[in-house]
Amino acid sequence: MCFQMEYDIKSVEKKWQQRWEETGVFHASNKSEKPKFFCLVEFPYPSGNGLHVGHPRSYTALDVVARKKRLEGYNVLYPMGWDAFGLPTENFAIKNKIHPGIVTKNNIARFKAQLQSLGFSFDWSREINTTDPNYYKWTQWIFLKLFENGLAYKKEMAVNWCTSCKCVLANEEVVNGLCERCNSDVVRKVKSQWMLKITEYAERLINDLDELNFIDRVKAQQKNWIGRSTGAEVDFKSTLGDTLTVYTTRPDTLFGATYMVLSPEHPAIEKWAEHIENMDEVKAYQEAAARKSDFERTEVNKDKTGVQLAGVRAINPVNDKKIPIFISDYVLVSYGTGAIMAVPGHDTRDWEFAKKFSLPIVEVVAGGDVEQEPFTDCETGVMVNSGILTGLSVEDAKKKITAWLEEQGRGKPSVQYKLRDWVFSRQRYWGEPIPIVLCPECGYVPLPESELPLKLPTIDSFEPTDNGESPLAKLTEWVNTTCPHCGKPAKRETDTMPQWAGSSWYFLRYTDPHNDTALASKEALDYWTPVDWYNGGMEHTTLHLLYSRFWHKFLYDIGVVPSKEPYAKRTSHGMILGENGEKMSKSRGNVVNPDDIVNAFGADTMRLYEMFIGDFEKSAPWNTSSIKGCKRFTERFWTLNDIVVKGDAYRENLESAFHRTIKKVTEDIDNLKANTAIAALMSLLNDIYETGAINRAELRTFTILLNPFAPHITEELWERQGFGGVVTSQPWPVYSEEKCKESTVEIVVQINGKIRARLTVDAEIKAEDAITRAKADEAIAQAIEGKAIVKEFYVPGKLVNIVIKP
RNA sequence: GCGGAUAUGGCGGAAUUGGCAGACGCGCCAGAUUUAGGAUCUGGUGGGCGACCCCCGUGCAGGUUCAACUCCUGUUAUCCGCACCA
Repeated sequence: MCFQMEYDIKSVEKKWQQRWEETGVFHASNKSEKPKFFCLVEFPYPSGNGLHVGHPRSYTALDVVARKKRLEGYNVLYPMGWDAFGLPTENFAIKNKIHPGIVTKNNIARFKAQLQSLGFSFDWSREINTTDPNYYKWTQWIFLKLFENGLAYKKEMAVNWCTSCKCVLANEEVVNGLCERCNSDVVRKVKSQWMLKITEYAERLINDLDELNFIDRVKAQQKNWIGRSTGAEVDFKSTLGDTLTVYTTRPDTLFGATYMVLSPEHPAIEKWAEHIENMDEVKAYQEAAARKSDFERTEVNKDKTGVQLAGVRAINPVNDKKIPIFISDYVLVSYGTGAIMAVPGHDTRDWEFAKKFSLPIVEVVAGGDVEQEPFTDCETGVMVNSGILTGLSVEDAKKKITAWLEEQGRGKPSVQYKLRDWVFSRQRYWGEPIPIVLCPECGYVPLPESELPLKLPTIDSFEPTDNGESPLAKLTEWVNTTCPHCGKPAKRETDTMPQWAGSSWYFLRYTDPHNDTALASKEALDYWTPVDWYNGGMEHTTLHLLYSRFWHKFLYDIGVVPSKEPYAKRTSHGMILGENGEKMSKSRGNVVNPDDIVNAFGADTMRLYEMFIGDFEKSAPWNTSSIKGCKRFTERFWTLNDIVVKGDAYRENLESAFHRTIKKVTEDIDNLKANTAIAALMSLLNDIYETGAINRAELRTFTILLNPFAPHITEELWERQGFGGVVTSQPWPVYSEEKCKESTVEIVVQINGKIRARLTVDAEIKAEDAITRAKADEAIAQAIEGKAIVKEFYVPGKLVNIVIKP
């Protein structure tokens, strides 16, 4: 009754939020007798739009976990920070002529206020910010270590160039040939770029997934992205006497190779220039291919094009046949050796190409009709027309021919990955400066560690340039420096790091955020890492999540971190969609602002609804009218104040329900099933109201169980009831398996699997007694009268099934 | 094409090992209270009938089983990731 008069949501929630901060209850200690638990959510990019209701889904879910783990006696680290370098801020700064540093500061203030209004138990004393020089000092330090270990290198290469951001993109940032961020065209541009050798870790990034508790779709997606394939490299001699190596996953089909295809960028073409009779035509094709954007190149994937290199042929090592060599853009320079042997009988692309250019198709695996369509099945086919391989299965043929090639010195087994090295330079202002100096004498020279952080200079105009240079290049004074090695005049690197740099190691900094002599102390890292539970969006699976695993493995290799992998467990939340079931976005006009929800319903209700909305891993449409259910639940909880009676043990009629609810809530939180945990609490509350009262023991338990979801109202009730202390420092309730059982249960009685009666029986009833009771039931007795009973089943506590002949 | 998922009332969603389909909530209906509206409370709510009996019902078609949302085979639709990766 009179809920509003007694419980003023705004002031109560504010009161507890302030008290938590003042008393530092959520500050984690780096030394503790308790077991540690490091609980992590992806730190946000503080955009100008503020949070929308999607952000708190992840934060609330792990806040519930963190709060429950504390009640269970763990020393919990649940930190938050800001991933603040990046383009949107820079673009906003350009447009509004405000320095990005100021924009960032304002955005962070807004985000922080929003997060605090939701009552998350973050340890704000460990707040980090990737744009803080004390932070990016260590981002730069890691880069220097990568450089020192040969994993950062500069290379002239064709890169993805976003025409609107005027900036290079990593492969991971290009979606359907368009810029992931602004959807503008991405074209190829040859530029000198800093690269990180993530490919060196490809094998370990795949293999070590096996030991991790990551949800399967994350593992699958990473494996897919790294794209390991096994096959063989085969050396073909050319008629000019040199060797061309191809990569194939089907060495078994070598006898069916009737031509060869090089990518248009293959270096052999230059080498053979004077021998190629149709060099003009070849050049024209190369130029046309180079002009195509990635998007065009994949879009036209139906129609195969190409040009034969006149005047040179390749020799098939197994049968010495001279076969034509083509160039075609269906062969990629960056995969394998940039050259393939074409087996039109058994590869779809080669078949299309052969049909178009009227090239011979030879069947070497029996099982299909290669004139009609390529036969690509590896399971059932038998080798034909294949010399020493004839009669073997595909699997055996692969082994035999690979061994033969090795013996002959004409090939070897080979493993290839789709993963490419990570393009690490960005021609923009708002990022970490790359701490490298280019000296005409000494080449690329790293800054000494003592000169870190290399601060981002203050600058008036941070607009991107059209010539592909970073805005920093205009700062002559800053650019011109001396070589740390020889002391002569030299120039600084003017590109900055990509947005993904700061987030590739941020979780480590939380363990010791104010350390100024190391990225974190060894003790802190030993104590806290790896992260016990990391939740984040699927969209980061092949970006941040992969990059940070790579950096972590590197840091492990050089002895900085104690664990091979950064995250022991990874889960992922589904998106919150707009009310219309579409993705929430400004342009669709369906964005819900959490501030409005907190204002109208309070943080506790907001949190409950975020968790109750549905299966955590699936996307779910927001529905403001459904929030009422959660609102009513908090009100009904508060109204328990009016019906409290004395009692220091669960009443008999509710004891079992309490034990079952404790079990359910405990297990569901661990399994990210907050929706059913809340449903169980609602159910128990309904049961309590049916009895017309709640005693103090019951109210204590209920309040603690609800606390992780609705921390403010539970603390307030606890205080008003004078239970002593705060809920946050209570022990989590315990249940006993024994007491979860009810003494009597309702079972159903089936005849041939159809329900015909219901009985209430003793929970411990024996099978034969249950069946006897069932048969004694009037309806059942009638149904089985005069029928032959074939079989009888009793499933304890569930049902009796009597099978009769009809 | 490859990889991953999903399909259950009007809606969001439950169903731990094959064992009562639809928990919990929204919405809706009826009643109470209220000057009215709103709010709150009580009861009802998968379909075939208003009630009984009974029948039907978890994308579709088969199968296994005493028993199938759950297992198997096939199939359709939707979503996500990758994609000329040899």
